[in-house]
Amino acid sequence: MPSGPTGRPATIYDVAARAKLSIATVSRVLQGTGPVSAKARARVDQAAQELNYVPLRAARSLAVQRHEAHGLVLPDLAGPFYGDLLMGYERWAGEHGQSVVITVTHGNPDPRRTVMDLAGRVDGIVVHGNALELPTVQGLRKAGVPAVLIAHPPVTGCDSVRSESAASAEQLTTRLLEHGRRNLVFVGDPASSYDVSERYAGFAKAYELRGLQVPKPVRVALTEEAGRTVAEKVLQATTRPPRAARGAGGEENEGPHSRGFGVGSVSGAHGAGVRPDGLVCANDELALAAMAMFAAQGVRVPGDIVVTGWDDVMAARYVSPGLTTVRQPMAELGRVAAERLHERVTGVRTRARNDVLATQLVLRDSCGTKRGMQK
Amino acid sequence: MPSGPTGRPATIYDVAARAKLSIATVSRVLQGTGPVSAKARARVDQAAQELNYVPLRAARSLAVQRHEAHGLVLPDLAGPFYGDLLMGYERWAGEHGQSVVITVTHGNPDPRRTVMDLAGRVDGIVVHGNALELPTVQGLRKAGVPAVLIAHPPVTGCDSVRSESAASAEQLTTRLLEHGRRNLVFVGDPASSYDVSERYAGFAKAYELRGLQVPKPVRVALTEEAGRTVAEKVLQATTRPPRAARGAGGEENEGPHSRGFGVGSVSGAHGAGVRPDGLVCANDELALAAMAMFAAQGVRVPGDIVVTGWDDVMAARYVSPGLTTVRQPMAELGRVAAERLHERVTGVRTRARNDVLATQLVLRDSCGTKRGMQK
DNA sequence: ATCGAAACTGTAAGCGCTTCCACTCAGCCG
DNA sequence: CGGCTGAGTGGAAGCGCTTACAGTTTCGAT
Repeated sequence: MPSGPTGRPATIYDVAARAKLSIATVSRVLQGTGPVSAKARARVDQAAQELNYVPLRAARSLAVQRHEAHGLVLPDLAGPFYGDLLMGYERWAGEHGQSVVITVTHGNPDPRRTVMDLAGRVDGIVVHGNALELPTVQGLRKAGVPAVLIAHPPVTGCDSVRSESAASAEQLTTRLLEHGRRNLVFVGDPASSYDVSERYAGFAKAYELRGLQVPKPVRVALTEEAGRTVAEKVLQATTRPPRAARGAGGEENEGPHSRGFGVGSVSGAHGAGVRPDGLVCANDELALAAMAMFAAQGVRVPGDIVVTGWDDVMAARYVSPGLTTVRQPMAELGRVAAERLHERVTGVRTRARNDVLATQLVLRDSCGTKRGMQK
Repeated sequence: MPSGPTGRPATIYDVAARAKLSIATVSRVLQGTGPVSAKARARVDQAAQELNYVPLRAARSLAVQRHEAHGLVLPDLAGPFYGDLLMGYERWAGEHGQSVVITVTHGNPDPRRTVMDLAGRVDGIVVHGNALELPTVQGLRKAGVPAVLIAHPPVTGCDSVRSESAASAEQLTTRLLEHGRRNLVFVGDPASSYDVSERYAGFAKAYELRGLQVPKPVRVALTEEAGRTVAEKVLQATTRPPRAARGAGGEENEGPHSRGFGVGSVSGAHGAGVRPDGLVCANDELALAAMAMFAAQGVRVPGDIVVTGWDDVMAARYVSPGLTTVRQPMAELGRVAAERLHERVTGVRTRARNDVLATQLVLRDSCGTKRGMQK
């Protein structure tokens, strides 16, 4: 049930006619630009009201040569992180009069096309590192579209925002090593994202600094399924469980998993047969799934093996033992990205900028070092 | 580093000039409309490529009188639900060439303004029931903007999509009653959203059908904090804990909570002093927080008290005991909403439609009825 | 009373794209 | 071989808005 006199949505002409003024004045009233008499203002407001007038943004965009909108390209929306990121982004954008158009690439058959299309309707684009291939990002730049990257190594001409990973991972790993753990295993494929590679780098550095041989990472996807698989392999990596009876919970059929992640050996740096005494997981899903498997098999955490995650999802504080993890400032990441992009769009800054936001180590019981000496 | 010859982004004129063709032909090639010779096609493609041409959507929208975009208005993005919903939505939209512009109302000082602005840049809007006041939604309709509602009672002229709540809640409650629980408490304010009111309605119906007096709901927000507060009140509602020592875990200071949710009595339908033997929580946050509090105080779940939630968040399957809950098809909700809106926008359907999607009861240990007879 | 400035308002030219319509040619039938 | 297709192309008119510029008032000051 549209409004205008013709049955179609009202335009600025309809409003002008009804207010007996020119469209220029109507525009001035509605945008608050230029001088207008109180009387004109009142007439326009009333006419607009009566006609349920909603300005067509496309026409304005065309005229002012700006969309007043940001594009946001994410790989996915599962899990709480992206939600929080989007939340932080949207909030900043809303406060600054920018709309946000979102696109998810996971499962998209032709992300490049989608993103280029997106580029035609926004003033700039924020891309999460896991969402797009580098060439596509460069394509954006060539098309003159400002771009900022989240969780991606700096690219010339683009700003970037990420959260600190390496130092936190090193700190966490060092802590475990100093509490006597020696056969730690890093779970998660460093090649899966920049963040994960940084986490592994920090993990490795902790080993190197103490003159220990750096264990190879267990290259699996960052999923619960992989977490279970890895936990199973860990259980098999040793002659027998240390205490609780293995068969207690039944064989716990593998089901459709175990498609082989190329996990091979998960026995740390010391060869097969030595059971890992800690899992440094690349995210909480892996860690939680592994812990659940351990619990089902009677392996105690942190007694027999310690486990850490990354992200601090809600479940991390409700499981028992609580999961030690690292919290990223996701909302802040979104906020900063929005701000950087806007700076680029408005041109108040032209030099590239690469922000690194601090993360926070969240100690809970799963790492076995919560209490006691810290170093 | 924009492209066009002038330093500004290339336009269709630049492409036409370079291809030595008219803009009409360029448009036909790029949109795949109308007859074009292979030669022309090739020339245009190459010119566009060389110029990094990205069509300006605003101009197209203005010309074709359509945005090819949907607006999505959500109250929030915290928690996994909205992420899944958005995911399902975006996916459908992407597959059908629609962009999605998202807006979050929580914390927005003037949602009405924001939404009307949004209305100017999309073909239709999907609104989550908790996100907007009814008058605002009706304002959309008056402005001629197709609208579909999620988790909201039907409004004339709008489509709606929601997930079934009452029957599941009744089924769940009946189950608890048939396993001998009598002092169940519904936790969560039915006034906070349509969904919650439906859940309480189902809860009440289960009582009514058995001729029992229906307990009043405990009207609290659907937050972890409220869950803790309610659990504390429950613990105080009886003379002493049934088994485990009450003081074992210390008094567990109330901290900054307990601002008084108007909780009053939480002792079920049977007056003060009778300890509730079950908490039917309106969402998982409440349930998880309550369970954590119970665990800290040595009250056993499900032995001393059963607890159920709603939503099946990830934590629900990792806590111990597992949380019995109800799963909503969030992604499907998003998908269906997108489809309904599109039908409205394209006009293939004009009759209002109200979809109700099935939910799924997820039985875990927290309700104490997982095994054993079902009826 | 007269003039100039200030305050307001209207006219009209775009913004970049789609699409109707008219036009030009080949090809081909009669 | 004239005329009739119809494929291919170009010209030009918008789509609804903003905004430079010009025009019209309205005043206060002279």
